[in-house]
Amino acid sequence: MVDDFRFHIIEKLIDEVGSDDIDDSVLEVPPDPALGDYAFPCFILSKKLKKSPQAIAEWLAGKWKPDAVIVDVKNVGPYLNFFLDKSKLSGQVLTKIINERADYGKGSDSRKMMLEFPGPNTNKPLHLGHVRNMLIGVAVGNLLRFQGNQVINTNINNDRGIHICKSMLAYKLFGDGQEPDMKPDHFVGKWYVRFAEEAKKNPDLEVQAQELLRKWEAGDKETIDLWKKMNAWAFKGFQQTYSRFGVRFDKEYFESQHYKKGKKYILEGLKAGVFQKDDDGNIVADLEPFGLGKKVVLRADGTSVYMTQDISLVHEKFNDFPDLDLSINVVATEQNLHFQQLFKILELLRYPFAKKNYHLRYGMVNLPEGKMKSREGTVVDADDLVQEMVDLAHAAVELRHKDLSDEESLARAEVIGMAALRFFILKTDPLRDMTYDPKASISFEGETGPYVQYVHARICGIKEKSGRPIRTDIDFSLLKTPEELALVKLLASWPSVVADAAHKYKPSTVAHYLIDLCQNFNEFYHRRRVVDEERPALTDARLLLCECVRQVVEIGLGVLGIDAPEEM
RNA sequence: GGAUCCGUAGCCUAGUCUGGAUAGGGCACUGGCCUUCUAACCUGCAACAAGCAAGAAGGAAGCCGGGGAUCGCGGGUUCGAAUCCCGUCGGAUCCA
Repeated sequence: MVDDFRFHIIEKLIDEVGSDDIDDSVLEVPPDPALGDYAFPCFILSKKLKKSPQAIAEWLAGKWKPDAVIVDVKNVGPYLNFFLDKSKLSGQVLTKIINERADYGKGSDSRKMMLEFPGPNTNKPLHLGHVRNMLIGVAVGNLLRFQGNQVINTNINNDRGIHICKSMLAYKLFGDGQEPDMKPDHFVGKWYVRFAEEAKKNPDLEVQAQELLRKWEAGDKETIDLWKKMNAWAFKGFQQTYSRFGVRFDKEYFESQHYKKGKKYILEGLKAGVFQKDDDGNIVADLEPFGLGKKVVLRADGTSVYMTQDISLVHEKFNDFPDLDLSINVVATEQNLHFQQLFKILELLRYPFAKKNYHLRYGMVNLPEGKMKSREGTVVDADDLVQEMVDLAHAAVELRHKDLSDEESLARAEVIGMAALRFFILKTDPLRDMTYDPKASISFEGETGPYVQYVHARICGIKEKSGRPIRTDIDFSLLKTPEELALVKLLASWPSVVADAAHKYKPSTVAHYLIDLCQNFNEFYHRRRVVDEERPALTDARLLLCECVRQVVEIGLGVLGIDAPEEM
C-alpha cells in the first residue's frame, strides 16, 4: 500500500523476532478492512519458536505498543493485524496525488525499448486480429513509457510476396485501371477476394501470380509500378485506421527493402558452423538439442524464408538504434515457435543483441461461430467494427441528449464507442484466447469503458456543481467512512498496480483496477453526499477525494489509450 | 507423435509468477432503490405534519440484496494449495 507504513511495521517486527524470517513481502492485506489494514501471518515463525501461530500472534500483540502511525494491533487467530492512523494515511496519499497530478504512479525506469506492431500485409485491410494487436501495442507502449522508459514504435510492413501479387493480378486482369471508389485499402482487398473467386474457376491464375512474383523480383518496371500504386492505396487506407486507433510509428520497416539482406547472415552462420546444409541443399539450423526442431533458414535455391528476413530485420533494428535495451514484437501466439527459434538462432550466432528480444504474444480472437477465415468471408473488418461501435454509442448519446449539436454528439460517440471497444479487448489477459461476441462488446453497462468514463464525467459534474475550488488544506480525519477509506487505499495502490502491469506487459491489470476503483467510487457516491452546504469542511475533504479518484481514472484510462470525457 | 498456452457458477473473467483468513468482479436471472399515472372507498402503520402500504406503465452509461463454484480430474509437497510438483482428461495453437 504505502511503503512508509509498511517499513514502519517491518522494522518493528524485526526488532521483536530478528531479521531471519522477515522481509518486505511478509505483510498481507486482510480480506476485510474491519480486520485491519495490514496483517502478519505468524505461521512462518511457528517452527522456529516452537509455538502455535495463534500463541505467537497473541504474544506479539501483547508486546506491541501503539504509536503515532500504527494506532492498534490485534491478534485474530494466527494473524497479527495492524490498524493505521487513517487520517495520516489519507493525508499522505491524497496530498501525493494532488501534488504529482498526471505523474502519480510514474516509474523511474530508463530503458530504451522498441515495440513492433501490427505488421500488416498490404493486400487486404486490417481485421479484428490487428485490432487486438494495435490496442495491446498502444497500451503496452503507454505502460512502458509511464514507467519512465523511452519507447520507439515500429511497424513491419509485409509488402511483398505471393499474396500481394494475387491482388495485383486480379486488378490487372479485371480492374480496368479504375481508381478506388472506397477506402483504398478496402479497394485493394476487394481484388484479393476477387482473385480467390476467379482462381477457383481458373487454376491457371495461381501460375500467373507466381509469374508476376518472378517479374516483381526481376524488377520489371510495369509490375513494380503497379505494386507501388496498389501499396500506396493500402498504406493510405491503413493510415486512416491507425490514426483512428491513435497509432503512430517512429520508424517503419518494409519487407521489400530487407528481404534479400538476410542471406549474408545465413552464409556467415554456415561458415561458423552454426548452420548446416541438408540433403536437399537447404541451409538449416539444428535446434533439436533445445527441443525446437530443425529449421530451414535459407532455401536451396538461395531464396529467403521468413526466418531469413527476420534475422535481417533484427539486424536493421539494432543498427538503427544501437543503444536499444529491448526489442518487443507484438505478434499473435501462433508464432510462438517461430520466435523461440529466431531468438535461439540469434543466440547461437552470438549476436550481442540476442537476448534483447521479446515476443509479446497474445491469444487469438475468435468469433462465436469459430475461427475467422478470410476465405469464408467471416473476417471482421477493423474499420467496420469501429464504425459499428461508434454508431451504437451515437445512438446512446442521442437518446440521452436531445439538444446536442450533431458535431458534439458525433464527437462524444467517437470517444465513447472507441472506449467501449478498447476496454472490451484490453480487459482480457492478452495471453488468453478470446471470443469476440458483438452483443457483449456493445454493452455500455458492467465492466466497460463507458462505465469508467462515466465515473470521470460524474466527478467532473460534482466539481462543477459544487462551485468550489479543490482545497488541499483539508481535515483528513473527516474521511472516515468505510467507503472513503476503501477509495484511499485503492488510490494508494495505483503505483504498484501500474508497475506490475508494465512489468508483465498486461494492460488488463489496469483495466481491472479501474473497474474496481469505479465500483468503489459509485458505492461511495450513492451512500455519501459529497456537496453539503451545511458542512463545508466535509465537502472540501470529499471534493479532494473525488478529485484524486478522477485524476487516477484519467491516468489509467490514458494508459489504455482511452479518453476521459468531462461530459458524456 | 512433439512443443507452447488454456481449463475458476449457465456464460465471460480476476487471482496462479511471489501458497495463507468467507475464491473477487461482470453478463444473464431475480427482489428492491427512482419517476409518473390509476385508486384515494375500506383497512392497517404513522399521526404535529409530510407520508407509507395496492395496481399499472416507464426510466437508469448509477446503487443495494438474492440464488448460482467438486477452482477439469487424481495424487504429492506443506501447519495451510485455485496457486508449487507429478500424472491424467479436455480445448486452442504451432511443428512433424
